[in-house]
Amino acid sequence: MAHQKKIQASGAPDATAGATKRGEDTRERILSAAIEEFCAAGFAGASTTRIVQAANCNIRMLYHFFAKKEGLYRAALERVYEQLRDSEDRISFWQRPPREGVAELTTFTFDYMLENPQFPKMVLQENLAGGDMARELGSLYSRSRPLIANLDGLIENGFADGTFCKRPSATDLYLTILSLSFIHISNLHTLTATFGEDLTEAAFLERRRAHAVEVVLGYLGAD
Amino acid sequence: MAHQKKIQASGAPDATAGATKRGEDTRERILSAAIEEFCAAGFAGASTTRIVQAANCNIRMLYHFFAKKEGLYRAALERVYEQLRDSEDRISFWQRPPREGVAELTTFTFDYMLENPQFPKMVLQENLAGGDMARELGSLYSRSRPLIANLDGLIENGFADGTFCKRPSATDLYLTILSLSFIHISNLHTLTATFGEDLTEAAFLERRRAHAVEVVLGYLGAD
Amino acid sequence: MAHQKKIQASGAPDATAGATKRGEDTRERILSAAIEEFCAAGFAGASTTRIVQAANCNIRMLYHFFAKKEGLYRAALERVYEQLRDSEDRISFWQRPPREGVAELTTFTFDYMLENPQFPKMVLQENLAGGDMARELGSLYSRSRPLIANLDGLIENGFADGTFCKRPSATDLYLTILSLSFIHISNLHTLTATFGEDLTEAAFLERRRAHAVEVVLGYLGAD
Amino acid sequence: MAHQKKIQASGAPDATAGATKRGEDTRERILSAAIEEFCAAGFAGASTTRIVQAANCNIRMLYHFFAKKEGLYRAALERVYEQLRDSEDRISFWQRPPREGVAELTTFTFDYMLENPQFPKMVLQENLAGGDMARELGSLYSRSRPLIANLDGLIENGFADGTFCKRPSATDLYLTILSLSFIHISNLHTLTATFGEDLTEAAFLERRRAHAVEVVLGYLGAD
DNA sequence: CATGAATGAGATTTCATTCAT
DNA sequence: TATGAATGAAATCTCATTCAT
Repeated sequence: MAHQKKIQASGAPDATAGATKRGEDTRERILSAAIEEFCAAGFAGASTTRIVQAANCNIRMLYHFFAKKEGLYRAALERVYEQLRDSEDRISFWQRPPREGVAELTTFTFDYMLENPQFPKMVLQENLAGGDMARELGSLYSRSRPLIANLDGLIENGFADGTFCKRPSATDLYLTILSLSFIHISNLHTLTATFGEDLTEAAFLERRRAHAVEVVLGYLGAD
Repeated sequence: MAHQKKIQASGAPDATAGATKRGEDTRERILSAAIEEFCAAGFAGASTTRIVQAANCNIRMLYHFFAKKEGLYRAALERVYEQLRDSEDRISFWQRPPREGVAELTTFTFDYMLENPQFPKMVLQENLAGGDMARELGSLYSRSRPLIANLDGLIENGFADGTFCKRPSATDLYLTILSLSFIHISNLHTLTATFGEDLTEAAFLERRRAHAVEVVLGYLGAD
Repeated sequence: MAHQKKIQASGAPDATAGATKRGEDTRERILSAAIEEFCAAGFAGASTTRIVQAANCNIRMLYHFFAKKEGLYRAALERVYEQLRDSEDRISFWQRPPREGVAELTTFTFDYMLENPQFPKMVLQENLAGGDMARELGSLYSRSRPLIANLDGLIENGFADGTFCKRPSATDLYLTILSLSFIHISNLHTLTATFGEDLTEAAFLERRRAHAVEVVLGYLGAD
Repeated sequence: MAHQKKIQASGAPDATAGATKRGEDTRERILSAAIEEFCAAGFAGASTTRIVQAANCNIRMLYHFFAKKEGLYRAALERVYEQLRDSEDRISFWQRPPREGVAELTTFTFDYMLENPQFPKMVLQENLAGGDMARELGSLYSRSRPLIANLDGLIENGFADGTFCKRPSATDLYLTILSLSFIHISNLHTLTATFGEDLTEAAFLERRRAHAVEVVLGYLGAD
């Protein structure tokens, strides 16, 4: 990316790089404030005014860099998906034995949703808004291919060597993993009110993480 | 529903009863338009103007019946939970053999979310908004007690007679059932874009319903 | 029109009439302020804020009565045409001898543009903006039919009795009359700068009015 | 035009000349985009942003060459008048016999307005805006003197040799010629809507051009 | 000659809500 | 039960213009 070059070149910052760097800074501040706001309020509910207040800059800069509220939203949605896929790239669950690999992917996903609440929030907001932007972002599909391919390989191996006695499609299995990682985040408050139990307590989450792994492996017939 | 009782009871409809009936009608039109709007836009994003336009009545009527936007929202949220619990009351999964009972609850929940999208939508909106209203509605807790108790009984029976080899808490199991019924609704559009697969197709949903049952029973060690 | 009835009924003003009357008042104030503003600045250049300041009311009233800036503009354009046609209806040039009739229509048109500058201004603004609204207003065509028909009759009579030796279409003749009544209004400032002569002076206008009549009658061969 | 001379003179193009040429090019692109924009939107309605987008250059260039929006507007207005007077200089109507001379000036003016719509548009916009800039441009007066003088001579000659039986001032006659050339341009859209006739059709324009000549000569008593 | 960053003011429009009748 | 009139605040977005490089 452009600004990474600048960072590398910042040993001898010239005039141009200085100007650009300042711009990238502001842009980045706006974008990260925007993610917060869109998570909390969705596209329609988000306030550009609040965003620039949080980013500590003039509202005109938002339009300078992103042209429209929609452009900013697109960048925000792209960013949270990018972060998830980048993180996934850093684990190599598919290189491990089938049981362990599936368990690792499950705990990773479970923990990611917990520690990066902007992902489930942005995703839910986008879906509730009708998913128009998701449909336009080709990167959603392309960047998920490696994960699906790797998971598919793992399932094949596990089935071939008799570890698994089921052989679901990778998307089906991933959907199940995702669902078990999502529900206590997406429905946190209503479930808390319904069960009378605090779903953010460490004890609950430990138990639930273990339960998720148990469910997935139990289904695959691997425990 | 409340206003139907009134209609039945109006053995001698006088002017007042007529007025009440018309009023109830308007109230009902506003409430159902409001559910639509809150599903689509959330509390903050919803527009009282749009609601009364859809309900084909004057804005003052909204304030006449519900006092504030918040009052209308509360009524809407209460209504969708009421409908779910009413429907659950109509199945008697807990009276069946353990395997069948769990399977029935799973398919019921799966189908309910599919056929009554206003439930997951309202619930997700409420959660994204912070769940303030859910915390205030005591009915969420009280009306879920029978379900939890009945499911608990079923798990006990299944474990006692050896059908199940796991013995999770009822809330844990219900959470898993709910998650498998929710994810393809809550994340419909982003998943469609991510997988390049249409999650509303009958073929996908059939397969997915079966998968959900398989996962739950597989986990319980009952297949 | 509705508000005329109210005026008649205002001998015994009831509650409903009072409310409506206040509304009509405000509406009328907004509309007449809007005509001023649209004349001076055109549709795009006009400021709704300035309009409501001149009308001495809240900006929300503008949207209450006219929904959009465009709706207000439409009403304003319709109004100025209505006023012209209403005024034309009050002269009966077509009942006079041909020479006098044409002369009367010419001086009437000449004076109308002078005394009602909002007409030429609104019309010019609309044309410069592309005429989108004019195309939508069917009343422009329908309300001009009587004038055209009457002028046509006059030309026929004049030609039949030998007063005129030309027999142009009514639209052609009216266009010429209009052009001679328009140019010193539409191009007032640039012509003043170009000729170094003040085109608003009474002496100039007297001479010019006479010139216009002379040109029209001269062309028809009637002098 | 100024910058074409420079191109021809660049016998030995050095770096500076190249830069100047590029600069003139940009300046010219901005000016011609500005004329378009001012024609369409007037001074107040015009957007400097849109102008530089159409001119395909940075907004700072506009300020580099023209200092303010007003400076650009002045240059645009000056340019369209310059083009008209330059064109008029190329016809020598005053050297012809009176009837023919007047006819030529009429058809020339009629056709010029038709083929160079930026002239009437800019002029009308300037007038609707109050004519402040026209008052400041001394060139309007000075550059119109030759035309007026030449037309005056023609009228004198025609009256002296008995071709004309009227002897209007040159400004009066020119005003009439201009009006007949202007009305179907300035009021194009509203007249089209009013008459239900397309004023841009070749047939209409042919007839109208002939009508204009007929009116002018008819008035002068020369037909 | 050229450009990216930055700004304060003002544009239209929508918001939830209340008053008077 | 029902409605037309009215409001202040805040929404997104565009305006002409300047600074620094």
